[in-house]
Amino acid sequence: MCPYSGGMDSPERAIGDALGQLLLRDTRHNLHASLTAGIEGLDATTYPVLSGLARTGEMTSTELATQVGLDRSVASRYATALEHAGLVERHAHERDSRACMLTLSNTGRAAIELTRQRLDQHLRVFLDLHPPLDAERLALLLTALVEHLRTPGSS
Amino acid sequence: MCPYSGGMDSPERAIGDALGQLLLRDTRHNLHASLTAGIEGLDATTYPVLSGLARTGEMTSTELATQVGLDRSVASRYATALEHAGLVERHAHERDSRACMLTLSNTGRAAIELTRQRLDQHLRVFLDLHPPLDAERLALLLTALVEHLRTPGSS
DNA sequence: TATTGTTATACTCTATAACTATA
DNA sequence: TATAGTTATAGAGTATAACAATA
Repeated sequence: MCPYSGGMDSPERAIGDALGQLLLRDTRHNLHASLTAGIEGLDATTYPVLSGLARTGEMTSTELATQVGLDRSVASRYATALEHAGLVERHAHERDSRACMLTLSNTGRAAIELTRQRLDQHLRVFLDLHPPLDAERLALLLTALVEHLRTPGSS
Repeated sequence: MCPYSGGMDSPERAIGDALGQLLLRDTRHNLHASLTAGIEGLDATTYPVLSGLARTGEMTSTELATQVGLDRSVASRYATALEHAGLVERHAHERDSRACMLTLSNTGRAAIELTRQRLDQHLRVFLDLHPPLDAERLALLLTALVEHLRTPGSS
């Protein structure tokens, strides 16, 4: 309960407080840094870009920029860095010669798989403390919450 | 299901993907900007600081820095900005004349109360789509998850 | 005329280093 | 000698603007 709330927290108040701490820059950076530790060419900054590409599949840099919430100039520069690191490949676009398709290289897929295993392991330690039903509920609710929060004008 | 996962997502994989999107800088910035819109002297950058002070109660700037995951020089500068905006007050520390206690002013409390009502409203729209039991479960699990993620060496 | 990708540039946010004053 | 707070400076991360090439 918060010092200034003056009463029992409602579920949404408790969720809001938890979200507030979860969204701290520090929380995100530390988590991403630990997930990418020791992976050549990947760090807390470029991780969301590679992860976004892995999540959605092959796409142009402009599409990727939208996916990860960055300007296309930034997505382009990070894609170049990831390409130079051998984690991403550029291919000719089928129908638009201005654009190029971005895909994960085999190395990139291995890198993402490692970050996922690390995150899975991290979350499993947490989930082991809770009944299986709660884990599935949390997954469903958190996924829906993200969808809700990232949809403009959802409240 | 992710393009490269090759099978049904496990709960931890689904949670990890949701977390990835939730932690995007863009998600955080847009949410904080919408919560602080129109509030004099508060924006997406200073919001976590004022919110952290509200969450924990009166504290020194060094303690506040730890609370919100910033360097104490940054916390000090933001505290000064919030003080100048009339949202925060500095008081003499009881036993250490080097330090000073930070508290919310009445205006600061009103500002935080407004951001909380906005966030509550935003979350209520989401929670209305789910049974009450799920809301409480989400609150408990999300709170525990944040605790887990912010504890160094928890995996 | 609009859009893709890219580069140069500027801005925002945060950390590091150095200092003063007090413990 | 160590720590609180502050300030100056440097760095990381991102956006804006402008360009050439293609739609």
